[in-house]
Amino acid sequence: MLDPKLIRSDAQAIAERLKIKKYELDVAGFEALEERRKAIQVETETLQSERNARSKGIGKAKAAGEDIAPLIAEMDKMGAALEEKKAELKVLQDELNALLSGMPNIPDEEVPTGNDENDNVEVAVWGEPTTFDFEVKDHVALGEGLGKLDFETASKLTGSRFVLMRGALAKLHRALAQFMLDTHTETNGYEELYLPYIVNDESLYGTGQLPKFAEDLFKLHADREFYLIPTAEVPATNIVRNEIVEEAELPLQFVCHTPCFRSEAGSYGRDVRGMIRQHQFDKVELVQVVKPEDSDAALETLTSHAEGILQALELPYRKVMLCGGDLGFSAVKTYDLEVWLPGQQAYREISSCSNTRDFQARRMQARYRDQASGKPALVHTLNGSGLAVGRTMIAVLENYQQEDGSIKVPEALKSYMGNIDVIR
RNA sequence: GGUGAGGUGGCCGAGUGGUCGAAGGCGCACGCCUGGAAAGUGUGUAACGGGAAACCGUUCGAGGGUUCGAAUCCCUCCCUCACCGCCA
Repeated sequence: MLDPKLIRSDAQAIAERLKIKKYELDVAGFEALEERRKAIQVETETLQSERNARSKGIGKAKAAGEDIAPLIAEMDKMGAALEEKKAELKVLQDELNALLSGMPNIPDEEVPTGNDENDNVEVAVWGEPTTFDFEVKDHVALGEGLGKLDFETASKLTGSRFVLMRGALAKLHRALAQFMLDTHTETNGYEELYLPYIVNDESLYGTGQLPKFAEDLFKLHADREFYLIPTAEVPATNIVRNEIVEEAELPLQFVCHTPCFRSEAGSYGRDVRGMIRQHQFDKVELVQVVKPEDSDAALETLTSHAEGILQALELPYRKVMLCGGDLGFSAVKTYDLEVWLPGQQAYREISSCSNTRDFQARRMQARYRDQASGKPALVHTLNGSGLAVGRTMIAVLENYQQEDGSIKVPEALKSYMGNIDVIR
């Protein structure tokens, strides 16, 4: 959530900045609503103040042994008037809250304008697209050729956009997650977490998936508002929800490997082939909770941690800065890492690293105690994939393929793969 | 799943209808004391919203209700702890 004070002070300027993100703020409407809210709030609070004063007076009178009946009679009308104002105020506040909680974060000054992923700006390229002296296959052909990637059976078990992995590919998938976790904990200083895969609606509100993006989520059929996590960012970031963290404890650096569940509503025609876009996929997620002055630098290091995995696996990739139109709801700035996929002759997203500054923190009321002032202040939160495990496996299959359809095992993974050299 | 006990400030903990945003303690901050420290001692110390400020309002797990007035009474839900049952 944006700082309401900021919007009140200059709604027009905020509206301009949000246009970069394709969000149209009705400035006049907002200001009218806000003006009414303020007026009603003042009236309500005046009534409340009077009621409190009089009630206190009744208490005193009673303690002094006076007759309080006439005083109570005097209060008769007040109650009704107050209730009315309160109800009126609540309607306005709900309306404002709905508006506020649906407003995206303001992009950083550096973020380029643009409509979609085609307008993202390449900031770095690592490695060269892998070349082959034979005709390359995509991961579907490779995986099915090995008899270890089975989409048909998965669709029997569940439906489309699921996959069944077998044998060495199931192991490769596990090895990748293992390798990522070990790297982030042992060399990058993250604390490993095991987290719930089901979260409540408050957590999803905290990180910004709700109320606006409910259709992207799998909701459980339960008495409570429970959802499958669309990313470990949700539980990992919400650890600090409604907490005041001591300044000395920052930064918090969490890493965890979880499945992620996304309904992929609205992407029916996209990436229907293979396991690029699934309803269930594994991801190793990095989350950092930092002091405000550290968050810009933290985005760079967090992104470099994700890049480190690609480099260790010797997978060619490029780093792009998302343009305004492609930027997520909560983010002020996002780097996507796109790995080279020979089967598609294209770079495809494998990691997304974002700084949300205080946007999620405000929704979550996640704060730290500032030593200098002694006052609580909002933390900044960041998250990034380090990396998407399924897509990393696709990249390994396609970049390490051999003419006979077998897959070389990347050097960094050998110890995790029982020291075999090739998957066949 | 059953039974019982609880959820109060950064933490512990008192408070069962009225000068309670809340005793006391810990912690923390600043001072006194000291060569310096510990101990001792004094003062201060919740968050959020509105406001330039004075000040006003809200908040005692969450949401409803009763009342002139609710931390305190009633209802629903959530969570924690203990014991029993069941289970990986």
